[in-house]
Amino acid sequence: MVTVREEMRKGPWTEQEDMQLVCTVRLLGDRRWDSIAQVSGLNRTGKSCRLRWVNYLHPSRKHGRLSPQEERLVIELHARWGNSWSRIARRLPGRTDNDIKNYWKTRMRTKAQEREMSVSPSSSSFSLTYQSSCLFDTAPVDGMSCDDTHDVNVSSCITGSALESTDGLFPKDQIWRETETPLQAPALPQGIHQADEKACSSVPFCSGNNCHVG
DNA sequence: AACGGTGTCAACCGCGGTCTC
DNA sequence: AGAGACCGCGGTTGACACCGT
Repeated sequence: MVTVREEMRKGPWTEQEDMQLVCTVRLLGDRRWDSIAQVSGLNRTGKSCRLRWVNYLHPSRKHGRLSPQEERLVIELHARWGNSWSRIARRLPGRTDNDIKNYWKTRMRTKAQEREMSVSPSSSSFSLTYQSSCLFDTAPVDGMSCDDTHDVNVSSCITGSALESTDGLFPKDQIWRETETPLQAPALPQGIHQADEKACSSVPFCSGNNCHVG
């Protein structure tokens, strides 16, 4: 007798799901996503859980638009590496490849539109983005010193030598570790972590805020 | 106030690489 | 060494909010 495999849930995550996931990640760490998906009781794939965690729930995740410093860094790094979004994202603590992709897509669309309109280079936004892009094509990013950094977390404080460094020097996980606050005190949106006490009680073998592995 | 266009962000998909047994 | 499981990446899509007309 063939049992029909239950359909995995897709689409937007609910706050309850978020809390369950946060609790389970606390419990098991952010590896073995298939296990996390199973243990959490969420009817989601491990892949979906991982994506939700990385792109939204991670304590170090920065929400909101890229700062001007971050934008400049993205432009510079894209000139060097092209569409290696994750690679670029590693240089921007708290940002994900998804952020970079989204930003770049928007930027390219804007540029394309402006070009279509045959706007002269003196046009403000075109001038800003296009010129900076060209500039960074040749100029090192060293000019982005810490001096002009308002956002202390922004990677503009990364030195030119760091940028020149070999890829893999800052694996994504390391970036997270460097910037993340402890899981116990994350800065998650909508008070997810504040409420996770409740959520933990809904996760198998979690009791209140005390999660224990076997 | 209604509508259409645009921007932003979250999420999924497919694929290739890596890990584990 | 090989196979299957798992992970991570890049591309794409869709929903929603915002803004201008």
